[in-house]
Parts: sequence; structure tokens; C-alpha cells
Amino acid sequence: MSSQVLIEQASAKAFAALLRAHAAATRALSAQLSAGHGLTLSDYEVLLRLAQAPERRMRRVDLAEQVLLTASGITRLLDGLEESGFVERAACSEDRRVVYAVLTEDGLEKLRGASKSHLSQIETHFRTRLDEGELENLTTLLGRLDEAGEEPACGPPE
Amino acid sequence: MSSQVLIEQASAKAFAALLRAHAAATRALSAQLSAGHGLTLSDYEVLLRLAQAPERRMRRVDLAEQVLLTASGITRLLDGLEESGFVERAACSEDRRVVYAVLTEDGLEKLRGASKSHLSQIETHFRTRLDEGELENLTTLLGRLDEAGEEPACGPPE
DNA sequence: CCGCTACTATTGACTACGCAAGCAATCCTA
DNA sequence: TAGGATTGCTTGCGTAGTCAATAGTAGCGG
Repeated sequence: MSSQVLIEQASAKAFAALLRAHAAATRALSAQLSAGHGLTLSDYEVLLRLAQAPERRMRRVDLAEQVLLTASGITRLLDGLEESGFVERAACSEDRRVVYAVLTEDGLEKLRGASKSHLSQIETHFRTRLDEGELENLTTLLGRLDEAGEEPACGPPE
Repeated sequence: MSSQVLIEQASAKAFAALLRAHAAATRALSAQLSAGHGLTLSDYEVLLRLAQAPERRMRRVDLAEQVLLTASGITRLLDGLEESGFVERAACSEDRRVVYAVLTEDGLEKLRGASKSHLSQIETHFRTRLDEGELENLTTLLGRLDEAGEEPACGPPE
């Protein structure tokens, strides 16, 4: 064969599979989440992280990192959640640059309601396609894929 | 434990891992692709599909399905690629509704150039994190996740 | 043949981001 | 303790993509 663009590297296949699986999962789940509760997947993630954080509050930067958004993304997302009354802003006494995002009681309520159906949707989506062992296996393999993988910190210059 | 929102279902973990792995991979790869060749991941996918299609042409609907976009998404994406001269439109003689997207010689050239570095980036991203067996394993597991999984088409009513 | 439904493609309005620039507060170095 | 660098956050602008509405075409069933 003429070695054209008919690439069939195992890694390219894996990447393609990753794209498709991601699209399938997020479409199904975000459609349900938005139809049923008017929340984005990212909205949900943010509420969840806040709920799990001590005092239900977090710095915006940290939140951004955890939910895979940029700083500006978080600002805008929180704008929406603030408008809906699910989170509030709170100043930090030790560092006046930081503005905490704090989950309100309403926000927690919202999260509880949404998580009920969301979790079961997730369960359905994955469980009907994979069994317990496969699930764990998948999770660890995927976990490897977002390790830094690059430079050994500030390694010695040889 | 008070069974609050501290969900730790295996499926939810898998989903989280999927989101992160996807974000990590697409960020790295699309950054490189766009910096190096001014192409989106979707652009690349489209060029690739066209290159592999018979006569290097496809109906827009089919293209949309393959690259996981909606019909309108494809229209706009192709607008861009047409402007750059990488694809052309061609009418279909049997069905005047359809407009083929045809890969031009320039487009093929572009794809060749881009795929060189893109593929090696993919290789790097995945290979440094997983070995051959894991890669295949991952691919099949992910593959299961985008199977329809729902209604058996229009199956016989029992 | 006529009208009905189904399909392909495009368009307008909108959303969810990202990037780069900016501002204020803090930290660091000397 | 002044100067510059860094950090946290926001804002303006651009882009990729969606959904809903529209129009042209195709292929029915009567």
C-alpha cells in the first residue's frame, strides 16, 4: 500500500475512540442534565466541587483547575450560578485578591436534586456497556492519560 | 456516612476520568495542530475522512455523522475549509438536495503536512503513558461506550 | 398527478468557552 | 521599604459549535 494517509496507528485509534466515547457520554448526559435541571455539565461539576470543599467554598482559581476551565471560563460560569442564586461570592480576609465562591443553601439543594438523576444516568450509560472490572480498568487507563507526563519538574540539566 | 453528595460510584469515577483524559488529550493535540497548521481537530478529521472516502468526496450529512458534528456545524466548518481552498463543493446529479464536499489537491497536501506532525504528537501523547497492550485495551473499552446501547432500531415488537 | 412527509442543507440567534490585556493585591529581593 | 515580578480575577473580543426555523428536493400513497 502507498502509505498514504491511511494511518492506522494504535494510538490514533485510541484517540479516535476517546473522542467518540467522550462525545457519546457528554451528549447523553449533558442533554439530560440541561433538560431536567437547566444545568451544564460544568455547572454541575462546580456545584459538586463546592459541596465537597471545606466550608463549601473555594478560590476561583482552584475551582477552575478542578473543573478544567480557564480563569475566565470560571468567572463567566460563576456569573451564571450567582445570578441563579446557587453560589455567592465572599472576600478573603488574608488575601484581598481572592474571591471565594461559596455554595448557597439553594445551590446545595439544586445539586441534590440534580445529582439524583444525573448519577443514575451515568450509572446507566456506563453500566449497560461495561461491567465492574472493565470500569475500573478503564478508569485507571484514562487516569494515566492526564498525568503531566512531561518534564521532570525542574530536573538537573544533565 | 450520611449519604450526602459524596458520590463515589465507580461509574462516576470513570466518567470523571473520561472528561479529564479527553481534555488533556484534546488540549495538547489541538494546540499543536492549530499552532503548527492553523487547523482545528475537527478540520483535521474532516480532511482525513474526505481523503479516505471514494473519490475524496462525501455528502455533508455523512461527514457530519462521522466527525460528530451537527449538520449546521458541518456547514460552517466547511465554509472555512472552502475559503482556504482545501475543499470544494460539487452537486450530485441524482439528488439535487445534496452537495458533496470534495477534497482538493491543496487540501490533500495540507492534510499530508499536518498529519505528519499530528500523528507523531498523538503517538507521543499516548505512547509515553500507555504501552501497546494497554492501548488496545483502552480502545476496545472506549469503543463499547459509544455503541448505541438503546432501542434495537425499530425492532420487532416482541 | 397532487399533496404529504421525509430528507439535505443553510441561516440567524445564541451559548460556552478561550486568549490576551488589564487592574489590583501580594510577594520577593535587595 | 521601594521596585519589579507574580498571582487572582475580570473584561473585550473572537471562535466553534448548537438549536430552531426555513427552503428546496425527493419519493411516497391515493
